[in-house]
Amino acid sequence: MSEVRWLDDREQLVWRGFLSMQSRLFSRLERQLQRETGLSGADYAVLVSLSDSPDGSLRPFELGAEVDWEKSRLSHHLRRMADRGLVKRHTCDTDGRGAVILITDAGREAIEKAAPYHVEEVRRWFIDLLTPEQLQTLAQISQTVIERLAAEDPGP
Amino acid sequence: MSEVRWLDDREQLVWRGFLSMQSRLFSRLERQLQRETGLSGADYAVLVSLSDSPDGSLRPFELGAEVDWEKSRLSHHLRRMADRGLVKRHTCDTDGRGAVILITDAGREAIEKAAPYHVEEVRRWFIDLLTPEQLQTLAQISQTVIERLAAEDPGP
DNA sequence: CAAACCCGCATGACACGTCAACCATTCCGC
DNA sequence: GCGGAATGGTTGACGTGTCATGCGGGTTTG
Repeated sequence: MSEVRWLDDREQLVWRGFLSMQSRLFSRLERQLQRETGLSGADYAVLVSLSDSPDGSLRPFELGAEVDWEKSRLSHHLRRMADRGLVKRHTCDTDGRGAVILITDAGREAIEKAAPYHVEEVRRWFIDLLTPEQLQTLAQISQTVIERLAAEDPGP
Repeated sequence: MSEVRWLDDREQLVWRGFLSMQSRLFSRLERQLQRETGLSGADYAVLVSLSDSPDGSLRPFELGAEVDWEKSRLSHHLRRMADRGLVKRHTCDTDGRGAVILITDAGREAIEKAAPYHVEEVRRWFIDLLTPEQLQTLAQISQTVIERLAAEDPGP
């Protein structure tokens, strides 16, 4: 076993700062979204995906691919959203195992009310604070990290 | 009410990429840390703060300031960590309301075993993938966002 | 066409985080 | 000093996320 390569001061600063920024930013956005619209970030992501779909419906595994959640998380969350009347489940005609998730009118109304508000918040606390160069760099960073994670993600 | 300033394509790309990177990265780190060391990221943060302290003990409100958690979250989490034998609670001599949290030998052992492993993972999936310029920019971004959040944080 | 395997999804148990309410102590103004 | 506010911390209820497991419908292979 080789020697541990601890983070040097500069790296620590970056990593801790990033951790702190990330946790504060998302807890802020999450809390405000919840308070003002009654939707969680998770609800929001699901409803965006569904309403982007032509007929407002998706198979759970398609939805899962878009939001990148574990299937059990998705299953639990969809049940709760169905209980709240934001989505509806149907059985799938073409696949006896599967289900189809359909956005309801209430779901559409919720996301259409929430979206403008949420975009404002994202601008206010993040996007509008950064220069085009910073945004560009952040996009590169994100892509690099995502590719690395995807590359060496052989699953369990 | 003014017109909504939706995100343009470039901004969408940045924001969605950042969201995706952030969620994938932390879920990866969290899961691996948990599997390999039995500690959650929350455990890790608490134990780092405690073991950084000269006498291995802190008041909960000091700990709360370091990890930036709500007090109820901290209270719940410290109870669970105490149940697992990672920390110990004492009553505070100098303040009848307060408590003192002390890291146990088991807690020290846990964090000392986890730290090298976790640092390797942070390097592997993040730090080592980025150029010094990218790290520099990310630090700037983090600081900008944190300052903005702190500035206009009127509390409840 | 049957056995074996895989896929899509649900479920139960449990850890976690938030909210709202609460209790006890200490601090502060008068 | 005393009444009230502020501080330090806990608790219970509830929504959420993960892990392990299960289950029935599909698909493939002999």
